[in-house]
Amino acid sequence: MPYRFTESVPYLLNRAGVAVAERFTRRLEDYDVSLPMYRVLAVLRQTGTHTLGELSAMVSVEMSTLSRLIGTMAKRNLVTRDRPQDNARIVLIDLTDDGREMADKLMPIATHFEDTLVSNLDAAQVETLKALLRQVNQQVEKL
Amino acid sequence: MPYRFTESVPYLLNRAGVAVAERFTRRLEDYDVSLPMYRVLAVLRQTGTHTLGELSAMVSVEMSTLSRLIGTMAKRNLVTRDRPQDNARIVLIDLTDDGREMADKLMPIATHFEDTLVSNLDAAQVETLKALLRQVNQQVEKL
DNA sequence: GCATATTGTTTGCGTTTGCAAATATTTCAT
DNA sequence: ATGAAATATTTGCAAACGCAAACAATATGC
Repeated sequence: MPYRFTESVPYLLNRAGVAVAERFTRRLEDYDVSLPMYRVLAVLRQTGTHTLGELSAMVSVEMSTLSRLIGTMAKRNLVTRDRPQDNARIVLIDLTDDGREMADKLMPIATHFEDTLVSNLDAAQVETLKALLRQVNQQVEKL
Repeated sequence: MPYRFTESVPYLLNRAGVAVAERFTRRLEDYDVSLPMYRVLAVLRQTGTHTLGELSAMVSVEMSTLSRLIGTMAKRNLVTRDRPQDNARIVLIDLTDDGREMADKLMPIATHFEDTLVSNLDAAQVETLKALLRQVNQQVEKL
């Protein structure tokens, strides 16, 4: 079988990713939250305090970009950045109460997206999809 | 089961997509070709002439961004833009010989990525993954 | 304990991006 | 045939981005 770009895994991933991101971004407009901001809120809500580096890896946002993003999120009182005195080179980022409130408010949108995206699949298929995506992710290391 | 952001379909899609894109971008550096440029080359190589709008939809790049990108690609003699006299509001974009040559040169990278990404899956799993990604893509309309 | 390497974050800077408005052409209704 | 609506592309502009360099703190080897 010949290689067809539009059926390649990178193409399909990008296509789906961009399409979902566009729609999600539009839905977030009412809340004055960008998609990367939402991702930060969602990760912190799920797993608590993280350093900038950890957060960067988890949300797939370049560290320099994230540094600035966290800056504006801190100004908006969505997150705090703390330099612990026992290790003053790291920055610990955490949700403020406002941040948590915002994250909670956005959850219904997220669950609606999740539900809709897989609404034509059965539970087993959904698990298969996610397992395969995780495997693709692992393979990335080998590139 | 509670909603876990880091296991959601949008998160997994984005994570995989960004990771693959980063690596691909690095691999393209030697050729002075950006990832969006590569995508344009690959689509044109696979399916021939397209209008800007069609191309925009196929490569998931915003039209205004693509307009400028095609501009620089034309300057670099990778593509041509033609306004047909029978319909002067569209722009038909096509590969030049240089563009095709470049596209051909990049194909081995693309196939290497494809092969590596799915190298731990069997043929049936690969088809399942792609079918599921296409289904997710379809569901996006319903968001 | 001191210089050096390593780790973690921020900043400078040019490029890319996306939205909205402007522009151009074609289509449609009357 | 003419004006209004629809379609297709480009441009202005401000925000976001990524790389590389700068900066800061901790860890390591001697």
